Amino acid sequence: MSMLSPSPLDESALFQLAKPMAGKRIVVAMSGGVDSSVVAALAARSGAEVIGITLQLYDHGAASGRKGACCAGDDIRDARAVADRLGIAHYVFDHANSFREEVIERFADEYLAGRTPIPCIRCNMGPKFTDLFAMARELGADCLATGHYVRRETGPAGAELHRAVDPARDQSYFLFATTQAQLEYLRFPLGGMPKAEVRRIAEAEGLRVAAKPDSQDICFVPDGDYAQVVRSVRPAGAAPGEIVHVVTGEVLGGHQGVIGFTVGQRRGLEIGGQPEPLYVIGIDALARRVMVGPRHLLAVGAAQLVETNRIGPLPDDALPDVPLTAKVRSLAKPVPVTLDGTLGDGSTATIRFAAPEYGVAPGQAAVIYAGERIIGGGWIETTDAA
RNA sequence: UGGGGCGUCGCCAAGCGGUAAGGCAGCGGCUUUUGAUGCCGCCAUGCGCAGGUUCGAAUCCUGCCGCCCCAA
Repeated sequence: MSMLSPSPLDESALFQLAKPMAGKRIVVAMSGGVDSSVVAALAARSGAEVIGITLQLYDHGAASGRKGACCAGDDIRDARAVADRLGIAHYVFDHANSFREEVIERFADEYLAGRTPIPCIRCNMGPKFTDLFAMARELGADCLATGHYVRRETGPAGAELHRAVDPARDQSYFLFATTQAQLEYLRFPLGGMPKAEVRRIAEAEGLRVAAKPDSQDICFVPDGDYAQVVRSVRPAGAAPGEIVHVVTGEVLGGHQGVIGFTVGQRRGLEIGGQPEPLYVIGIDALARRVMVGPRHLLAVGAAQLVETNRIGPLPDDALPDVPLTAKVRSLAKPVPVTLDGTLGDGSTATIRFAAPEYGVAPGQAAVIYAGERIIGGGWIETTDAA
């Protein structure tokens, strides 16, 4: 503990806990990366009792050599070292089995069904929040803190979720399924600071992970070859099929498994001799057929969402000055939409795009914002051509 | 063994005597807690093969090879 280091940060406010912090107990989800390590450091500095928890989510062997991944091998050691450095308790729980079932196998099954899954959100929904949440509760913690770049604000109707201050770091897309109850208990101390600041704190605290590369890609995919992972879990994914022009019906080529494609994809089709680029327009998993066509056929006017979740109240219809926007892909820009149906409680809903949206893939999440606030979202089930 | 046409980068395709467009595909990079999109860059010392004409040919001539079409 560095009692001399002057702190410009108010940890009480950072963790949104009433003073004094001395009697509080904070559980920090520690992945072994810089971000959650800094959260642990900030928590420790606050004077509260801090317990770090790391979930082992998959086998070491399967991910050996993987840098910047989450919660395997080196990452667990890093988390432990940080906890030791900070003088906080640290527990590691083996959740490889549930992770394999809830995240990895589900990931593979979605691909086999011709969809494009987002394992990170399923992981957040399951192991990360549900499991950790329960553990933190059992430990009598006042809150569960994570290193996500997203802001939790307290609104008139309870906790709200807002985009991170640093738009380049914003991770709200991956948290759309957070339930209201979870959000009340969660804390995201990093949502208000830029990454550089986080690294600076890590350095100041002497954390070994200060210069650790940012994680990226899917944590359980060793070398970026996600298709290999799918095949190893579900060999049927390697069933070959045809690539067909969606308009002419002409067979333009073949493929080695429907799992290698996502709607909107352009590269990797290996179809030459065309006057213009071809994109994946749709995937017929049963027929193992990949339908391709020119870009304009990708235009989508509406998308049907399932398993929707709502966080906080819907914006007041009487105040249309806060138009709804939706992100249909983690790297996509939020675009104006209107919402039909009920958002939340797992119901279905439809979003209509003000302008045609491209590359809307079933299986991806549609996350809905009212300005900076994320009001929820759902999983894209089907789409309507624009 | 008649007549006609064609052979230029993996695919499509310009060029028609002056020293190889472009598109598609592919590769590399940027961006990024889902391999989408997008953007940037690279990608034929050689034009079926062999000769010849010419200062100079993918472009003209000759022969050969290979395709395609027409033909009772």
